[in-house]
Amino acid sequence: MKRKPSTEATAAWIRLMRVQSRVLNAVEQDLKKAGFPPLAWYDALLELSRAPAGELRPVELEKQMLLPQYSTSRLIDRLVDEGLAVRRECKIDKRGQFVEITEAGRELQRKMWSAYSAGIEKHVGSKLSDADAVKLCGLLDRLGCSCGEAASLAVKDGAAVR
Amino acid sequence: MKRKPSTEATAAWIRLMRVQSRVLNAVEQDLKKAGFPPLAWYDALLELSRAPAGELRPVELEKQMLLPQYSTSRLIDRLVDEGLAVRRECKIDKRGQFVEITEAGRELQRKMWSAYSAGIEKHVGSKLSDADAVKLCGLLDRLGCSCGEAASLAVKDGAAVR
DNA sequence: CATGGTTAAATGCAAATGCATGAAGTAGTC
DNA sequence: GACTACTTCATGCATTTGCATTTAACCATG
Repeated sequence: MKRKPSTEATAAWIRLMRVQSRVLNAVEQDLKKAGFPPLAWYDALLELSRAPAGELRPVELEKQMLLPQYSTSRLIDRLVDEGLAVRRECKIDKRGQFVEITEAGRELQRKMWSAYSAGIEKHVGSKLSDADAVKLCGLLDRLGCSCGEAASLAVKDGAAVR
Repeated sequence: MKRKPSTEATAAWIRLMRVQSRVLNAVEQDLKKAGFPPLAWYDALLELSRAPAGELRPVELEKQMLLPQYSTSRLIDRLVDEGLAVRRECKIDKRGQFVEITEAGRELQRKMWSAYSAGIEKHVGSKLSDADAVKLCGLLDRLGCSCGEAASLAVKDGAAVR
């Protein structure tokens, strides 16, 4: 129950950590240099914009984004502060609320996507053939822990990430 | 120069971000539950323990670990506070210093490795054949940005990560 | 050996994170 | 309906990060 990992597995782990960190950094830096907010904002805006009425319960957002609860709560604060989303009362469950994306939010999401997608292309797309990208996905998916929903993320016109 | 990424590339990016985050979290949690400090400490201790006389210049550590300068500086503070390393004067360059691992540091590194390796096995090794791990490495290495030194990380008896 | 440019490392301050807890509501059970 | 257990969300507080700046030392050049 406590066997050691093979050196191959260890090497894969190392690569996974280092490469992700590097690529993420690169993309985030590009985005920041272009004057945009952090990626997490984009992810949240995308999730909201995709949701049925442009609104979601914080709990749902939290699950989609794999963020801790308090983190989601504060992210929403910031979006609201910037006028990118609004909090709405939730009639059916008075504990809760809905977070609805605003027009400004949708616009920022679109603008960010053009910078973001350029980053993905630059730091991922251009280094991998489509076939290899597919292989990479396949291998990574096998590491997807107990979390059936990961594969459900259709890539429509943007990534939902982190 | 600003072409859009293929959906394959985008999907790979998403997987890379999500899977890494999940796996890292899982391993870090296991480690924390076992009462150990964060992974970054392990990485630093490992680098130090491998270095010629068990000592490195902060700059070098910084490069190995892909951390910002101030972050390394503070990490060293913490290691020193806990008696896991000591700062030594650097005769040849009075600006600088050496950081030397202590016996306590080496011991912690070894102890952490047994928990850490169990985590790698549990969250990576057990989900991938050795052959697939090798394939994964190969694909990830192609994303390794302008940074020739990444591949130089021999996997001796532990991962150096992040 | 003065002097302007560069590198090593630390640090003050603001913002972000993690953790634990609290307040308010829902839901099942008796 | 009263009680207990659980869910949703916010928040105070300590720690950690990120950023910009500072201090000190090196180094090349004239």
